[in-house]
Amino acid sequence: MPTYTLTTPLYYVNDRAHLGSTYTTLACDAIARFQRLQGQSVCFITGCDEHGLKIQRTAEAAGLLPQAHCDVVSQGYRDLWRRWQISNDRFIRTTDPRHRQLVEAFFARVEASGDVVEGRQQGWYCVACEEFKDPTASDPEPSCAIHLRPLEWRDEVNLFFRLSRYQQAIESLISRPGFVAPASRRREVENFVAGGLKDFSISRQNLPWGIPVPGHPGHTFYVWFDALLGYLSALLDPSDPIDLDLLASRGWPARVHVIGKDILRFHAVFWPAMLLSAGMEVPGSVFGHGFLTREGQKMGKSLGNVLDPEQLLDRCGTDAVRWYLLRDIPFGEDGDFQQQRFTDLVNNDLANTIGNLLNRTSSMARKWFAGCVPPSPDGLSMEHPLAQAAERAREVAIASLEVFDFRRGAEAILQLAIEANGHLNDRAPWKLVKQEENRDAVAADLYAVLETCRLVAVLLTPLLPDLATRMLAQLGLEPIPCGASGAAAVPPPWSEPLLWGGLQGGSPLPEPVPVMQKLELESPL
RNA sequence: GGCUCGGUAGCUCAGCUGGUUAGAGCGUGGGAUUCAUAACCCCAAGGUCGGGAGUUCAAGUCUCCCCCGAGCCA
Repeated sequence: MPTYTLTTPLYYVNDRAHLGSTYTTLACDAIARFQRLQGQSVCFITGCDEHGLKIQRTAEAAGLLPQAHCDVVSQGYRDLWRRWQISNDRFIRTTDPRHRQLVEAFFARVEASGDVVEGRQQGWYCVACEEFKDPTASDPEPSCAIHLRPLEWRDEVNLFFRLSRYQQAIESLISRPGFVAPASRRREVENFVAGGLKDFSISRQNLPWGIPVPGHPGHTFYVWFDALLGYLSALLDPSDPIDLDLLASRGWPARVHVIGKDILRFHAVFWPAMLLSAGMEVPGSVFGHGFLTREGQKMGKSLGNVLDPEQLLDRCGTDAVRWYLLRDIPFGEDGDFQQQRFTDLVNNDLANTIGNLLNRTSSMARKWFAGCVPPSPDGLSMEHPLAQAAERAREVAIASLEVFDFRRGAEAILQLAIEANGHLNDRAPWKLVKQEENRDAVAADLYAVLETCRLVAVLLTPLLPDLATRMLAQLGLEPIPCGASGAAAVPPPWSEPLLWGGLQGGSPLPEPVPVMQKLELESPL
């Protein structure tokens, strides 16, 4: 069975993680967990991109050696992802010595294909972008439009990758349905490619903090060339030799690179061409998601309105943020983080609709059935309206998660909980229970709702692993494993736990404790 | 300045190839209920679809121009 490989971008260690990288990573985590539950062997890759002049200068400014700086920042990412319960299987750093060997091997192939040529490049250079710019000639002091910083004049001979040779190949690649996703992003790439692909430089001179280009003294690899290759380095087992041919059996090609829409071009155009040049397979698709604003405004240091993921986690917890981002923002579109809406949705959906459903049902069952799950009715019926509702929710949730439509998936699961609440109100077991002859009916009702709660928890597992675990514990059940699988073990698929009737009648129910606290944010985030 | 994408109820969004009184959730107001985390359930009020012009028997849904937001490029 082919491995389902997916990646986040390798985050640049110039700064700490921000909400955007957290968003990407959370989404990937949901995909990875979902695919594991579907029985796939998954390799979920994230990591850090650590080379380049900008890093070197940032480190110098902090009085650190570049490597020391990278160690600190990349460890910060690792720690943060662990706290967010990110289930990445690999964490690659581009300063890993093995990565350097892989870059060398890859470059050798590209060079052997005749795709590396020398070219002179002179012009104004933005260190922050690590790119040559084309400022208006009249400007006496050219500056970068993005970073608003002065440009530096460079005149150097660099190595170029002959991207122009891949015009045809890239055109046919991006015309492949689904390669650029969502579809609304495709035209942008098409136009860029249609404009004619130009060779791009893959090396810099006088850049100590980078990987030296073999056979070309004085040259180091351009950060993007080196960073993209991290996706390959990450796939090799630590005990593997550095052998590009091995990658096909280690999970290459990736099924999807999940990225922010700003770096679509690198992933959908440059990267596939590099791979083709090296005689390797191209990724299955490149998904460019949208950007987050905050209360309608762009987040940025200048506005002082950045949301720090660390703080968000401390104050609100992983479930709340995961739910809000995945449930409310259509993945692929831009989204706006609004505190009021965030708390409204979390409190309503998670605490009131889902949490309270479990709480009220468990408490009735315990009260009237000796602290246990009521006996399941004899002919455990798939005709039961909640069994049917669960079936629908399962189908929609799975179909949605398969195509990264977290929003639709989350809504389907929520809908199931709403139907269970409605069922309780219709049946009113608290009235029925007053007549002894209704005992079986009450048992059947409560069993069905508890079973629905179980299924809500199971379906929630890829999105909110933590809440799902607490819910299952409340039902006296073990969590459904879907974390990083390590070397070999693929967890059992969730098809079994998703069957109606999994809850054992007569099994003890722990004392109910609210599984989801309401958010009560005194002050703005 | 060029290229993409978006601008639908207070808020987040659905509205396929143009066709009955434009939908959902949240928020708001009212009702019902007591098993439960003042929770759950039911009902209601709210939009003429960014602005303008046009095509059409008919436009939120097509064309053009303008305005606003996000990203890329310059």
